[in-house]
Amino acid sequence: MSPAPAKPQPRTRIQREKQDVILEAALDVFSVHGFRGATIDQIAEAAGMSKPNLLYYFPSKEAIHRQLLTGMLDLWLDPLRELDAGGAPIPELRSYLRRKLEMARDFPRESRLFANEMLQGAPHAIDVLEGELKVLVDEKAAIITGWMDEGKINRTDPYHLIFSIWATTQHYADFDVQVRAVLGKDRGGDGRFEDAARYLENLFMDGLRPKA
Amino acid sequence: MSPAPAKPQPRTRIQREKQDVILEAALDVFSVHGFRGATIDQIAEAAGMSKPNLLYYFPSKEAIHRQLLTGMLDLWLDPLRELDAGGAPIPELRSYLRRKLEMARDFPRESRLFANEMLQGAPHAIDVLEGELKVLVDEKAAIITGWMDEGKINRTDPYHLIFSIWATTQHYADFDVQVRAVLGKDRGGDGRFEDAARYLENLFMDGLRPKA
DNA sequence: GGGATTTTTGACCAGTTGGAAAAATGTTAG
DNA sequence: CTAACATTTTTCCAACTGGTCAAAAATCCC
Repeated sequence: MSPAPAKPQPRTRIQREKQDVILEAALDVFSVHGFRGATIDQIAEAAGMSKPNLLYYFPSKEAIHRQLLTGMLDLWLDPLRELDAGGAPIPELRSYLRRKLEMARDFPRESRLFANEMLQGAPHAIDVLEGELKVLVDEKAAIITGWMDEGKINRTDPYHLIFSIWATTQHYADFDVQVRAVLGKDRGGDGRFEDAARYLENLFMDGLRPKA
Repeated sequence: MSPAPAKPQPRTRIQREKQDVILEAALDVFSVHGFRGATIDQIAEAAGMSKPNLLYYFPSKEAIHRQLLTGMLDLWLDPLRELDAGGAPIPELRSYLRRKLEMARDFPRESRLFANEMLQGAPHAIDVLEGELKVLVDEKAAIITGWMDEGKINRTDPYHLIFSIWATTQHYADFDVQVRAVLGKDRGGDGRFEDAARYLENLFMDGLRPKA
């Protein structure tokens, strides 16, 4: 009599595996072309299966995209969640910056998926932005403001501080082509992330103006 | 006998006008949905004309996109071109930052069009990136390095400095939804660009760490 | 092995897409 | 007015789109 749950979790091992393959392929395609620009055929081919076969595992293109987006928003906010009010301000912020840059390095497709969603006005994620995300940022901004009150870091706008950390780090994933093109063959290699880390740390710590 | 030029410039007044209307509409659509995600029908409707009528003024969807992209890359690089080796370093950089932020405020669609192109791996702009853009950045990076040699600004990586200015300013155009959502109704209004300007100036000048 | 179940395939469909052709409608100069 | 020209609309098309369905094939379980 148990009314087998509508369609929550995959039951067989093979289902879980195939769904992973599909999500992986979909991430490749969505992150480059965005939702509208991606086609099920493209995803199916990238996943090595036929379109109807893919649609056996996911009910629709939107369902794939939704799962990809929500599953990834969590991962995306982890570094910010770890920002600890109890830690020392400068090391905490330095560490946040570093972790965020590592995410751009290790999960560039996720970053681009998110960027695509933002460019389109966040039609599928606006609720999370105005809900969970805003709450989290409000909370962390308060922590940062506390640090400023204690004189541990220079007084400035904590929201825009967070924005600038997002912007500078994600830039290395979202605008990777441009970064590589400008740095050229010699400097555009794997070392660019270490250079970026060093530079960004300098910037956020001391800025450009020499101390008087 | 003059072999009327293939199809370079619009000749009649009305052609130029309609082409402008089309480009304007296309910018709306392409900047949100990217090249693949945009349709001629969408653009035609936004331009207030039928699809075949639109195709009377442009030979193809790609032609519209190409013209939009190249026409805009020029505008986009203007602020960097103005960076003057003869000026005082700190005011020059401050001014570059400000101009770049104004562009994000006044031309958000252009910024998103560019961002979309980058996310897709710059299929239509890679030549410009590796050519003109790289040359320009190399030149300006050399100027900045010179300023560092003179001790006028802190020594750091000039390329990543330019990247971080691009990233932080364009963020306010490309991720506008997110910025508004996080700032909320009260702070997400028109004032956000002035707040951003103030914050970014602080950041780039002095960073976060209090002077010893 | 054999029946039940899960997975895969091939054929198909209605709607959309980029674009072509051609006819119909202005517009304008003489 | 009218012929030349510019513009717009109507009609059409082949390819692609997201998605369905029934049948075939593979797998699983006893």
